[in-house]
Amino acid sequence: MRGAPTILHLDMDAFYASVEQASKPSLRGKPVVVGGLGPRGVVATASYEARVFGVHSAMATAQARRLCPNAAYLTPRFELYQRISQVVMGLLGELSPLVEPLSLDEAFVDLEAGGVPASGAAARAVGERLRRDIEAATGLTASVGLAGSKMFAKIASEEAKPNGLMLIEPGTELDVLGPMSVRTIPGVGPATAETLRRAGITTVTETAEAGEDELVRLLGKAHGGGLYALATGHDDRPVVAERDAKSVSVEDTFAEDLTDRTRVQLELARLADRCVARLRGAGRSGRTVVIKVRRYDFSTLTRSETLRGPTDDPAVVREAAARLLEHVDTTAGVRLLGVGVSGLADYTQEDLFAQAAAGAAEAAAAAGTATTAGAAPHEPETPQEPQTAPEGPPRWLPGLDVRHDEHGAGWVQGSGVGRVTVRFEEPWSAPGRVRTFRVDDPALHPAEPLPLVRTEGDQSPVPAGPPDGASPAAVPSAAGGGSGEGSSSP
DNA sequence: CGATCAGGGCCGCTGTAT
DNA sequence: GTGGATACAGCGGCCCTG
Repeated sequence: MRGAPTILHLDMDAFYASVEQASKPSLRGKPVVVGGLGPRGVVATASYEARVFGVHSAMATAQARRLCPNAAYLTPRFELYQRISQVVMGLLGELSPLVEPLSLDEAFVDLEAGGVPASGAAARAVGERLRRDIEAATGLTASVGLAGSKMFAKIASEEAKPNGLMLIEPGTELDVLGPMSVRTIPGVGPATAETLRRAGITTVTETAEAGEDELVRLLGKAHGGGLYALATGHDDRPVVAERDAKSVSVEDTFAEDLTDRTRVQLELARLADRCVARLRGAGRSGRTVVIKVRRYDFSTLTRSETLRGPTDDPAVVREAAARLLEHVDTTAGVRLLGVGVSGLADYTQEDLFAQAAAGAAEAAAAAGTATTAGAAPHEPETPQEPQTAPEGPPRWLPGLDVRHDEHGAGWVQGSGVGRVTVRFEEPWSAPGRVRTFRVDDPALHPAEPLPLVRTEGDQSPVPAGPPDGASPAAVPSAAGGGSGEGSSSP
């Protein structure tokens, strides 16, 4: 706990939904829901206009549609969010070398390490300037919390939302926190809150009054002890930059449960390949292979196997995954499969362990115990990218960017029965017009997202297209359409 | 000297959280 | 009508070692 509020927590407001509204002028001021659109999708982010209807993240998209049928439902454009996140994180990096990203839209910054004077006034000035800089660079609003510890900085940004800044002066923390729900404390989720509630504890003050021994008894040593420290305002966790990943995993929920065992095996192998591709992309290798199976009734299990040494060989991971699956009953249907690798080594030490494995295989051949790494020598260096996305016809998912040879840049508003509806507008244009095409219209192409903020002489990198002169509203000034309100509903 | 036992470390798995 | 990715604590089991 510091004597000055020099820990900053940044949180972008309704990040994905705000990006979509910034990209799509016709959606500004309207309810927007970003998330999985399939029958089993969940909401990633709802705009504030949608939250009024009770829509919130982690809710099933189907339920959101019932609560708010008039919202725009959009598939996430992660690459764009990532790009914008990099810009924001870059601005944070100018404040201090100590930046700890928590997700694409959230981070801690240690201002003390950045040489900001240890005063509330200085910290507040930095926070306000940061918010202005972020808005200038991305067109998006963010909220900032400032305090003498991580927990209070995070609570402050939460309270400041949306588009605000809150500073908690050291010494006054418990005045703010005491009456609040124990759920306010980061790390206290539904399960912990329920345990505490059964013991008659609901507020932070009650948590502190319960005492450390009681909390440890209820929640276990680490969790109970940690919670007691936080509830009494003690938090000395440092801001830590750049933590190395300790595992890599991929998983897929299927639109319909898989029942065919062969299909389950095939999907598992695909996931293994995708997982290894990412592992290799990061220049890492790992020792423990994990599979995850969620069955029709949502019961979930994981099975893992630790190899004798790290691997990044797709064949090895595939085979380990297949072996693990053998012990799992899938006859009643599988809704999700996942493959992960943990126990990561810093570097790919394939050669070292290929040797070890070869030696072991030799020994095992005699003993007949064909274990794990014995599989390695089978496939000498698989050619990478066995089957990436089998290039089919473009999928016109709502929210995705398109270009039309004649009408220019736009985005998919919806599709069905052989038609796709496109709204032609750009981040800096007025709300645009809607047109409908056949899904196989040769003039219609998938496109890259446009940047939200137009920089000087920016010919945004449109992938394969000639610079199109037909862009309807090439307004040179950034002027966000102030009069673009009453765009007609779909 | 062999049997036994405690403790440490690794492994496998689940639950919780963000 | 419950996504995807990751981290971590806790616990039980197993095996080695002293």
